[in-house]
Amino acid sequence: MKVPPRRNRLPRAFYDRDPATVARELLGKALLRRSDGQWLGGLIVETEAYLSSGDLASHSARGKKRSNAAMFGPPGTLYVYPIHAKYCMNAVTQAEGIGSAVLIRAIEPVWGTPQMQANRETDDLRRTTRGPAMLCQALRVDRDFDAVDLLASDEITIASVRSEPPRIVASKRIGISSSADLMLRFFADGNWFVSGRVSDHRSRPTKPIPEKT
DNA sequence: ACGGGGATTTTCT
DNA sequence: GAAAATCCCCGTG
Repeated sequence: MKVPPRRNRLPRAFYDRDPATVARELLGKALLRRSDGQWLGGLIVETEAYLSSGDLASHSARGKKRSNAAMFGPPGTLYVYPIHAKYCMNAVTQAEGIGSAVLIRAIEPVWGTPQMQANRETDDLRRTTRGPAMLCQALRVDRDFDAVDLLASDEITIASVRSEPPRIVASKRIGISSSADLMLRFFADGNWFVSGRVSDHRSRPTKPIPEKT
């Protein structure tokens, strides 16, 4: 699969909608990172929405702080936060001043896979981008990427690509204790690179056949 | 200044 | 399954 051209970048309006809708529609899109002159990335297979109100699990729930300020930025902003000495990345949704975002939890590796594995120091393809902190490590995304504009950056963006539309399953979000029953996690059913419990899937995750290049 | 907890991952049993 | 690793952030004193 070819790296999508710059014109395929998702427009601002894509992100300027409610986070649950954006989370669903991000599935199957290409997350791209330009690192040391090489494209890294793959297709988004798992996301979670975090709402601006009525969602105690959202980092925005207790107001705007220095650490979460990017989450209140314009739609299409990247919000990167640290957790347990690693990082997770979100795409900010809705208008500037509204604290909502979509956590990108997993991608199916497509571009620069050997380099992503090297970044993760693993030979196990399934443990390269399966989980939000693994993903950031594979793509070398850290706090420097907080508040970066996904529409303007030359180092990271999200683009549309010709691919099979995934069958989408919704579930409860992973690893939170407040507002835990909201069905705001979305993933490509049966995809090998989705994190969490296999029993959430409707069809058994199957190992993909590596694409010829 | 101090300390508890976190949208996680790894490694052990 | 469970616990440790590990660091940043924020509320409290």
